[in-house]
Amino acid sequence: MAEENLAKAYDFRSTEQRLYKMWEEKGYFMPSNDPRKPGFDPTRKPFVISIPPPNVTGELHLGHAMFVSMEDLMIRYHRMKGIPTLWVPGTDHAGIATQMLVEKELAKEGFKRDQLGREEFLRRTWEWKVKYAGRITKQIRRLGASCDWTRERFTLDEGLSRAVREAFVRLYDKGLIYRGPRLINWSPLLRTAVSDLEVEYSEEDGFLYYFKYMLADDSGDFIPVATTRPETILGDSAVAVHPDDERYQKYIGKLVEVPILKRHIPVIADEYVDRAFGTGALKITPAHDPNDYAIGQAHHLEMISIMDESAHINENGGPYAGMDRFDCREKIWADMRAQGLVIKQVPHKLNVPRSQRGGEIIEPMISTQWFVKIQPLAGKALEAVRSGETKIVPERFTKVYYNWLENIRDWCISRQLWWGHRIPVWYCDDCGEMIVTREDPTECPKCKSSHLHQDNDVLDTWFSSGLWPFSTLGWPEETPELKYFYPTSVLETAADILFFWVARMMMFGIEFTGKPPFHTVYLHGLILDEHGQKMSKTKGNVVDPLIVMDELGTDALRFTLLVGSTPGNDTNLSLKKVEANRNFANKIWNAGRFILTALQQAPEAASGKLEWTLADSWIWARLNTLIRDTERLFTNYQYGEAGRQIYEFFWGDFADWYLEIAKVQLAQGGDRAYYTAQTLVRIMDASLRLLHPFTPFVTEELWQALKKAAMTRGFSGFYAHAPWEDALIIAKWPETGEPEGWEAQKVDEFTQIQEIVRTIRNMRSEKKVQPSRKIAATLAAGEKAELVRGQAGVIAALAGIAPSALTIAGTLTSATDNAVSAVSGGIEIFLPLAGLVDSSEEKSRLVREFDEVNSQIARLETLLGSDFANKAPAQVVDKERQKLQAFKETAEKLKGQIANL
RNA sequence: GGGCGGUUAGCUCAGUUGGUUAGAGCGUUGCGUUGACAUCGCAAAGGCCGUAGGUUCGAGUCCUAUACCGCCCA
Repeated sequence: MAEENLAKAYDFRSTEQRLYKMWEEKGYFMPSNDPRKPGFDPTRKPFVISIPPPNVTGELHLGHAMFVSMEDLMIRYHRMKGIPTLWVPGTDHAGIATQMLVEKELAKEGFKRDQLGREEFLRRTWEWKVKYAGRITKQIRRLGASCDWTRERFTLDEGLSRAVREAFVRLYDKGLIYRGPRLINWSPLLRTAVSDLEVEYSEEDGFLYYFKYMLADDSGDFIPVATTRPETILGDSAVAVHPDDERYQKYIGKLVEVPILKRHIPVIADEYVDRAFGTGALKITPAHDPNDYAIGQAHHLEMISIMDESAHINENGGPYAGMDRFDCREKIWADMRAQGLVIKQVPHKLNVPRSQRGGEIIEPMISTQWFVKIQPLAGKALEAVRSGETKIVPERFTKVYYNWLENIRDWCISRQLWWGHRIPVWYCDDCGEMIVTREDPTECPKCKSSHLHQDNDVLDTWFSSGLWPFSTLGWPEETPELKYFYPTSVLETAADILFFWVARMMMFGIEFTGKPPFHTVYLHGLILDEHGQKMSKTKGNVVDPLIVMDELGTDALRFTLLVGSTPGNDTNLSLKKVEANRNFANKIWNAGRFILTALQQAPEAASGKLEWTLADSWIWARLNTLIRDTERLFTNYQYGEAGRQIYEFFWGDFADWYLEIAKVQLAQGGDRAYYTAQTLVRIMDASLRLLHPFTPFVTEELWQALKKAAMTRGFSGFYAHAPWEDALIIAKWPETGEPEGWEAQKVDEFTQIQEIVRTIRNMRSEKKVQPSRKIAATLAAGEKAELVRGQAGVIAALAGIAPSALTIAGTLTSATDNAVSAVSGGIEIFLPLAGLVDSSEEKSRLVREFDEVNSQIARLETLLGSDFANKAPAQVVDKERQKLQAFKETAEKLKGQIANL
């Protein structure tokens, strides 16, 4: 795009897709050092991220926008540093979610998956997957994600499926996978087991039901018992009391009679029982409650399952067989009331287990499932973080990680679904042999029968996700990619899936490759609405990132997410902020436009020797400080703070001040104009480089234009002696050495000039002087006269003073009548505003100022007279002394000005 | 019950080796547009940094307690 064609405002719509295509086609997303390509250097350490795979049929939400922005930032930064960089993209088959969607679709056609059969159902699900698979990846591209799409993977593709099977068989062979009946969380809606993590507990209103457990000896005596779920009475196998409970000690060892069913069950003693809760006597239903299950095991109680897959009462429920569990709750309570067994019913807050997925109430049930014996894996995963081999950012999450892994229970990995990795286990129909193999068997190794059938279940999706960092690189094959790119570098994801995913990758990574899969885990928080509320469709406060990008641009969204967040903390997002950052993108754009025109006007070359102005030195010093600070902040994962500082530099220093001064310097023509143009290009170039990981599109677009214009005119960029790179995305990241010694003084001097300008602007504003009106000014600068004189042009231009009417003196020889006066940093400023000066008003203003300064003097004198002067570092004390000195000078001068009125 | 985070300007948030007059964006008020930008500029108002103690020459920042809000685990 030619510079004269740059639109007046940044048009992201015409830019984003074009640039993304260009980057991808040029191969910039691929690692610069690739084991599959000639010239590969295995000694160069790469930077690698595996994407948190989104649901293959999902749609983009702000969580995705967040991780993509964050990871792309990391990737672009490392790429610009010249580090071989790989970001592996891909998607997850999301077993339950996807299957639910397809079943819903089937329901519209009026049938269920069982009517279709497994094969046909899977065929349709694959169709569905193919239809929607591109959607999410396309949306991720829109965010500017510079991942290597040539390496895109899907958890159900061939290679990854092989990895899953390999992992399963290895764990099985090691004795770390077993199958058996256990108490698990059952979703009656989905008719599958779910893991502990997939259950959420919600506090809901319910009742505590008190009733009589009659002794079986016909004595008429009873033990009062309370329960929240009367229907589970049908599955009771004991009543437990605390061994020390004097109320019930006499019943221990006796039998009681289950209401309605009249079964006889024992009264047992267990210290688990809370004497203060309910009646202090607990009914035990080992097959339908996790705590009761543990007690049941300890006391070898019978496990009586009373529900079927749909949570209807089964044949063990006697008269209630076939009833829904909640209908049964009502009915059995009514029946018990009729039999005089009911004591009372009081309102009670329940902790109801609900499915994280569908929200239905989860029933604890005994079911035969596959489990991973987790202790040995968890131990190593703990050790890797304890030893520092893997670091979690922010650090406080390490405690959460420890706590979870230290108390972890075996992981139920089988799901009664069809969409997923089918468990690689076969059973011989003839001899019952169980066969666990990497390849599909054709005959039973024991009896040679060919009548085999595969286990019906599939694996939990997280089982395959746990292998993701290495399965995507070719594991179990020892591929060149695996050798070079594994372990990966940073795992960046949302804090709420620390357990689901991160911990499982740690366990599997160490188990299967011997190494933790990444050296750093970076966690970001949730994206909430602008008032800190969780976004939800029912609340109607959902922000759709696609719409935001359509309306305000990708860069604006990215910058908002990146700069608005701190590690691990939730982020409140408001469109106002995105809008403000859209404005920032436009600001960058227009600063760029100005520089391009400046370039056209500047001379082709310098004739004399190089001489920098104060402003030149100042902006350069500021830039170098910024580069150092950015580097430090990036190293500490303080991306948001880095972004804020770059923003402030660009807008507050470069655009607000340097650009305005550059106009003056350019107007001077000659070498001054030449060097100013050169400085503009260098600072702009460096700024675009620093901003690129945050706002890739506007920076690349502008950089291309800047480069073209600069090259045409023979100007160099930030790296004076290096050629301009082909694209900003692969341009070298700004680096700078330590300060050279001159910086502090230049910055200090420039700050004084800024103060003078601000003071004059302030005075003008107070006196309501039209901004366009050029006025006169007299400055009495004392020993700073030379500095101020050198900056007369700058002051005049920025403060709206007519250059010919700007007088700069050491000390004032004659009083200035009819002038508004002020003191800034020991420099006296007089604006002769005839007709606008009201001397009594002026006087009271100056007196107010004088009082303020005096109170500062008093404060500092007290401070310097205290222990502070002895104990604080000399540098700090000195700084305060200088301040005091400045205030004293100011006070002196204000006094004079007041006297003059 | 245990743990974690938050509490700073009207709103949303920064403020990571403690340095002495606390910052931004948005909003508010006033002024302003012949060339980088009204998606803008200039200026202003607005905060005893939840509360109470403590450490220190010095605390928004460190320690203890406490209140309220949110999250996680059991």
